[in-house]
Amino acid sequence: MAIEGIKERIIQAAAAEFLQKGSGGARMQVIADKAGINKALLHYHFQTKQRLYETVLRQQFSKLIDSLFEQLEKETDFDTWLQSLIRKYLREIMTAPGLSRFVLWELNSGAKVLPQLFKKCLADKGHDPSFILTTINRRLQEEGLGNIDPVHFLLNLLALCIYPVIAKPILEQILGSGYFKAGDFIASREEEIFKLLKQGIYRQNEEDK
Amino acid sequence: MAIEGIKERIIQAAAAEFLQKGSGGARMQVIADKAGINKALLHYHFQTKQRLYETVLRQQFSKLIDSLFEQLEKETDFDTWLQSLIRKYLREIMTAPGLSRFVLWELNSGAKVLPQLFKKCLADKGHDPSFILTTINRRLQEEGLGNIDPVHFLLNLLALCIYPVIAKPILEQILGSGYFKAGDFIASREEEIFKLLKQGIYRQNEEDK
DNA sequence: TTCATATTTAACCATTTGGTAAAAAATAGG
DNA sequence: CCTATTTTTTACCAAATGGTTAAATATGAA
Repeated sequence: MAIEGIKERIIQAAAAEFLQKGSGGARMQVIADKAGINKALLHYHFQTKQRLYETVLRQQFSKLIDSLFEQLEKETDFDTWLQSLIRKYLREIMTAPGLSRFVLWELNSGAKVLPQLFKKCLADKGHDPSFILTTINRRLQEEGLGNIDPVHFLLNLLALCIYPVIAKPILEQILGSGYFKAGDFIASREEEIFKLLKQGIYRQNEEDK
Repeated sequence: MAIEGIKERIIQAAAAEFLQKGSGGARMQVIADKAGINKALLHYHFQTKQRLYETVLRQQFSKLIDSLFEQLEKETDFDTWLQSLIRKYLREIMTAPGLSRFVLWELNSGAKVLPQLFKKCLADKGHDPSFILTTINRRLQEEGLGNIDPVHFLLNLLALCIYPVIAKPILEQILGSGYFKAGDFIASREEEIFKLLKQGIYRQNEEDK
C-alpha cells in the first residue's frame, strides 16, 4: 500500500475515534481495526498515542479554520456576507458536531495544548488571530455601525450558530424532537440568527446616536 | 465515619473526577484517593463505576435544574425576569463550566442515557419538560409579544449565556485574554445579552404587525 | 459481655492498555 | 540476481484497570 495512503487512512480512523472518545478514552487497537491494519504498524508510523493525537487535531483544526476564514474574507455586501457566514458556520457544525463538542471538552483538562494548537494552526496559515476582529470591525464600520462592539458581535454569532447544534440531543428533551426534524430547523435557525443579529445591531446603533 | 458523610465525600470526589475526565477517562483509584478511602470501599458503597457515575450525574443535574427553574418561575416584571434569568444562567455556568462541557461531550457517544437522565430529573421534581416553553410563552404573551417564537427565544437565551463561557479558553486565543479578565466580562456580557434579546424581540414584533 | 451486622482494609485477579522486539515481507538500487 | 532499506506482522511485556475475596474492625442491640 502507498505510504501516504495508509497514513491518511490511519488519520481518518484516528479522527473518528478521538473525536468520539477523547484523547483518554480512545483506544489504539480500535484505531488500528478501523484503519484495517495492525496495532504495531500504528506505532511504526506515529510512535505514540500523543503524537497521533496531535497530528489528528492539527488536521481537524486546519480544515475548520480554512473553511471559516474563507467565508470571512468574502467581499460581498454586508447582508450577504453575514448571511453566508451564518449559513456556513451552521452547516459546518451540523456536519461535524463532534469536533466542536470535543474542543470544548478538552478545554476541561485545563491544559493549554488545544488553545495553543489552535493558535499555531492560525499562524501556520498566515492568519493573525486579530484578523478576525479586524475584519468584523471593518465590515461594521463600512456599514455605518462603528459603535457596535465587534467582540460581542463575534461572540453572539458563534454562540447562536454553534450552541443549538451541539446541544441538540438535550434540547430535544425540552422541545420535543419535532423541532429539529429535517432541514426545517436549519433554515429557520438561519433566518432567526440573521434577523436577531441585524435587528439587534440596528436598534443598538439608533439608540447610541 | 458517618455513612452519609462518606457517601457524600465519595460523590464529591467522583464528581470532580467524572466532570474532568468523562465516564471513560475517570479512574476509580483516583476517586478513592480524592475521597481519602480505599478502592474496595468505593465498590462496597456504589458497586460499579456505572452506578457511581449515574448517581453523580443525577445529583449534578438536580442542582442545576433546581437553580434554573427557580429563576424561571419568579413572577417579577418582564425586564427584571429576563435580566435575572440571564444573570443566573451566566453565573451558574461560570462557576461550573465543567458540567456544561461534560454534558455536551457525553452527547457524542450517541447514547441516550444522559438526555433520558435529564428528563427523569425534571420529572422527579414534578416539572413537565413543556413547562419551560409554556412559561416563556406566557411571559411573552403578557408582554404583548405573542408572535415571538418561544423556541428560538429559549435557544437564543441559552446559547448567548452558555457558549461564550464554556468556549472561553479558545476565544481568548482570538480575542486576547484581556477581554475575559475579572468581572468586567460577565457584567458587559449580561447587558449585551439583555439588549440583544430585547431589541431583537421588539424589532421583530413591530415588523410582524 | 456476646453475637450479629455493617464498615473498612489488604491482597489479589482477569483483562485491557500502550508499547516493543524481532522476524518476515515487500521494495528499490546496483 | 544480490543487498540494503522500508514496511508489515506475530508474539510478547509491563503497567494499569475495574472488580472480588476474605479477613479484620467497628457498631449496636440484647
